[in-house]
Amino acid sequence: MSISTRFSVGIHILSLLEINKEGVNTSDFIAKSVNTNPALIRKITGMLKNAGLVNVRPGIAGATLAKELSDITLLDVYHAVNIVSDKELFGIHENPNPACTVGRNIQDTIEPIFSVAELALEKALGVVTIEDVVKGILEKDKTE
Amino acid sequence: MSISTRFSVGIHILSLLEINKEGVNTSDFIAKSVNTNPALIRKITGMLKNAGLVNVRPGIAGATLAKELSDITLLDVYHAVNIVSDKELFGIHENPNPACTVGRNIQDTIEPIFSVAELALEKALGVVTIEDVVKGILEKDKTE
DNA sequence: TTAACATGTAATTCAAGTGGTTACAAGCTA
DNA sequence: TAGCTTGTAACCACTTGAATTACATGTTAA
Repeated sequence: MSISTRFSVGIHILSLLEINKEGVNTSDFIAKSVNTNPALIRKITGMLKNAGLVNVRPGIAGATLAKELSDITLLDVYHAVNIVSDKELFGIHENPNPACTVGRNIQDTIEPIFSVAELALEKALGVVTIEDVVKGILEKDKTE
Repeated sequence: MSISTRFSVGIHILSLLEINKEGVNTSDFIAKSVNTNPALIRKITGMLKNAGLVNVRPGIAGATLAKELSDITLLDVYHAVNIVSDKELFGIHENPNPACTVGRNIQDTIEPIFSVAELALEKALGVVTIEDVVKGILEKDKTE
């Protein structure tokens, strides 16, 4: 299966907070832009808050960015909204047969390989910031 | 969620075919090493067959490698057992609001970014072969 | 020509994750 | 206090994964 759309929605939210920073970004307003419902937005916004990426408080309308645009990488967002912890991108079959040479050593052999691949993915996400995304959005909007 | 364990099981199967190449690798035998059931092994073996990685025929006991060990990369296995096609590692939220600057451009903006990340992952898998894995398994087995 | 065994595959079950939705408690402000 | 907000919990429908069962099909050897 794919990586949850929470990731792309999280990026959407952060970009919107910047582009609409003059306005009040309630969960209802954000939900209309994303085209989903406010409860889901509040859930994801809560995750972004836990990661220190946004400011949002009960009763007070609107979320705001908690860090500089250029200080938020997609990797930050990825970690913020991904419930699964690190080193779990690849599912490894459990309990192979220890009586078999392959079964006995397969896990220890492929885990570091999977780690390298996962780190390559994360590195690629780590070099892109929300600022880059916002620039991309504004750039595309101009040329259309 | 994670990438299916079919991937690690596929690697397991191919490694076993090499290490036990003197024996007859029936789905039942392989299932015992992986610690699952023969039907699942046959399903995955079928995928590996469709990708041209193994030889296996109805009625004839045992699967064999269809290519040189060093000619099979983990990326080949990844593609063989992954039902989802390329460019689908990251789920992108559908139908954002076209009346919003962000909604109108977010998809086109992040898709190429996701592609770069996905390609980084695939590149990391592409440089490791089953031969490397087999060597790793035998190496680890020696030192324990 | 069967009997025994292998693969191929469909169908079923169970569990887990995802996203959508409703509902409501708790907090804030005019 | 009224009316808004956020924070959550509780469902639901849907999809996928993996395990399992069952059986049709193919092969081989007695």
